[in-house]
Amino acid sequence: MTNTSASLDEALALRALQALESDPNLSQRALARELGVSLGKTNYCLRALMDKGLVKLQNFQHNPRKMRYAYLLTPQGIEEKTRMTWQFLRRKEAEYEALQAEIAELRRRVEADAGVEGR
Amino acid sequence: MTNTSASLDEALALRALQALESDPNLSQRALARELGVSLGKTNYCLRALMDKGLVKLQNFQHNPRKMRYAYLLTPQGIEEKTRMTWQFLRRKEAEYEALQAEIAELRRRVEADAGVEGR
DNA sequence: TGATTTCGTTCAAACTTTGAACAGTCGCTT
DNA sequence: AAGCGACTGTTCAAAGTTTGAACGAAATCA
Repeated sequence: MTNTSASLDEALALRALQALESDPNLSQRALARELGVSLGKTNYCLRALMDKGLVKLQNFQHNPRKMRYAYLLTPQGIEEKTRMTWQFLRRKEAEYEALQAEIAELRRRVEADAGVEGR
Repeated sequence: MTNTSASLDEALALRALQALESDPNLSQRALARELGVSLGKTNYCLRALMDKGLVKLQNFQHNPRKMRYAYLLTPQGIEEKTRMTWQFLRRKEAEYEALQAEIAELRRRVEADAGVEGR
């Protein structure tokens, strides 16, 4: 609801960057599981991150006993991750205040109902 | 993501009940605007509430200078609204705590990045 | 050497949401 | 009365989104 149509889900992208930074050897399936979305969506998100140059595919040709790919954050990727983290911090703080207000409002309603209905 | 497929959006339903309780004369369009969703979805939600007996259509046949319908909460509707409000209060309090943790985590990340990157 | 597992990719199908279009009704004005 | 404009609820094709089964390639196992 917050996003502009067929574009990348920013919150998802940030979580992907965080997950990949802490473990670049995650497969798309493992990443999908961690993010709680489908394989197809994860693939789409990852592709977008690579297109933007935030993640690079490391393909060590014939490295023994290693997984096929590693999804490494580029320097830009790290920078962007930081920027997004700040942005989310700001947003979350706003949500935090909104939630406080919402909780207060819910309490008010509960009490009002109790008064009217004699609970 | 939290819902079981083609069913009713509970959060939306609660907000609809709240809005209609405070003004039963809202048209579906006005309600849609207030809820921030499309007319079609509002119609669907409203129909579900009526099917469940939480909202009743008051159709005063030829009442002069009045809008065609009023969407009145039934006693069950009011009861259900209270139940849902409690439920949401509980959920929101949990979210509140989760947000606190998330904000702390974001702060931690920001500081960690600053340390690594010399910001 | 198969057989098995895991990989990324694809894309038809399912699901969700939208809002233009339609038919009906009311209050006006002509 | 008849026409008009503004409003009503309903419908549903189209657009948007998400899913995960299916596929071929590659690594690993037996």
